[in-house]
Amino acid sequence: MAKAPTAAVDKRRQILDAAVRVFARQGFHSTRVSDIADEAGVAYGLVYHYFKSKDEVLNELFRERWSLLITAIDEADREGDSPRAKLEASAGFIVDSYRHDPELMKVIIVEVTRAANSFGRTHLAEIRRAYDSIAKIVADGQEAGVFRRDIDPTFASMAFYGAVEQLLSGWIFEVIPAADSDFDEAKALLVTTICDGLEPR
Amino acid sequence: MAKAPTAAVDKRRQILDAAVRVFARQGFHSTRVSDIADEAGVAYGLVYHYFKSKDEVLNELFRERWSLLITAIDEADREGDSPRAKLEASAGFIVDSYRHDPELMKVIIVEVTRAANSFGRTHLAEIRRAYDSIAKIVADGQEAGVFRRDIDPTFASMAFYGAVEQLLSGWIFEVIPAADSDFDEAKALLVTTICDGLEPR
DNA sequence: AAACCGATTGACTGGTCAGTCAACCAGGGA
DNA sequence: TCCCTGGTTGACTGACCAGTCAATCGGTTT
Repeated sequence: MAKAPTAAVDKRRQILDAAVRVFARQGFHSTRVSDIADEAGVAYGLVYHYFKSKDEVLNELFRERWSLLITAIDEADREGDSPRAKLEASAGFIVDSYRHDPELMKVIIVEVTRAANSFGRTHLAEIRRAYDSIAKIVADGQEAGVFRRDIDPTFASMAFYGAVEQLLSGWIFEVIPAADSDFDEAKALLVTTICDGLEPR
Repeated sequence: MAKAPTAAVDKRRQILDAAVRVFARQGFHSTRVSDIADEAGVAYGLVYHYFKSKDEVLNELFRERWSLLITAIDEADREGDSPRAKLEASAGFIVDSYRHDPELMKVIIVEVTRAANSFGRTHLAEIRRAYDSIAKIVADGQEAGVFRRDIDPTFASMAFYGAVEQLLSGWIFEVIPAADSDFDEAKALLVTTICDGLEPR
């Protein structure tokens, strides 16, 4: 009784971690459940002991990570000094998530966030939560007179989030370099671009 | 001989147009080749008379549209007055493409541009062409002293394109309103945001 | 009218997998 | 010692579907 639950949790985790690797490598659609089991070093059937279906494995991965993201943005909102700092903290969290675990972020973005026909629709409400939190930061900034008022906050949040995600996509696709310095630079440039704009002041 | 080729072309077109509708409705992965044939009102086998595979149907749709996009951006670059106007024309073309044929743009974005594990990889080179053209507009703007020089053009182009695509995604997902006025507003706000920034001048 | 040929049809096949299930194993309690 | 329970195994099945192909159709040429 003292070790059984631990072992169970370990196997479940083992399966989730293996799934990240395989999904990242082959994509969700072309990974077989047997690929996950093999990668995790467990029997095929065990995947179904812990998860209702192959979909449910991805759902779980998404939920785990996305809830952290939502929390981080809300925290940035609560604790940031300026709207600009709040945006920087939010973008920073996402960039750092990628830096820390690129495979997981790749899976989440490619298979969920950007998959409008499948998992994207399933998790639409949770994804919107993130947009909404960013929109709130912008709206508060406008109220405080720090941001111009002629740009709709929802629109601004989409543009900002879109820019962030496109950067990650660039790293994922390997069309832009992804060294440590690039990540730090990206965080700064993202906020500079959105807050200050391309034209000189 | 006078009508046969025309009829052939018509059937081919009929199949492509039907595919757009079905892909947009159900997504590429959950549409059966028989769905396309049914929607087009032709026999199953005829799809394979005109296309090597189901993939090839989507490839063709993408190529047709994306080449127009590349052309439009390059033309905007050649004929635009200011870098800002060039960016506005580029974003405008994409937004108008969506306004004119939302189903086709949905398919292209969801199934190709954002599908890093499947068609996105296949068409990576063509997709990059678009990024590169935008990056060139930014770089020229910097050279002319109209854009600040401390933001990497490649980075700026990713942010800009990401913002555009995220907007389209918002319309596709129906998380933001998509009336005619919204499209026009979006074009203007996109450029304002990227060029002027969120902070007041 | 007969041969020809490309367009068109749709039944069929081969291969692929997600999910099921009956059996097995380990270790804790009676 | 012998159940009992819950984790663990992997062979198996039923459904699904992309792509094939032999047959048919309709118009053109000789």
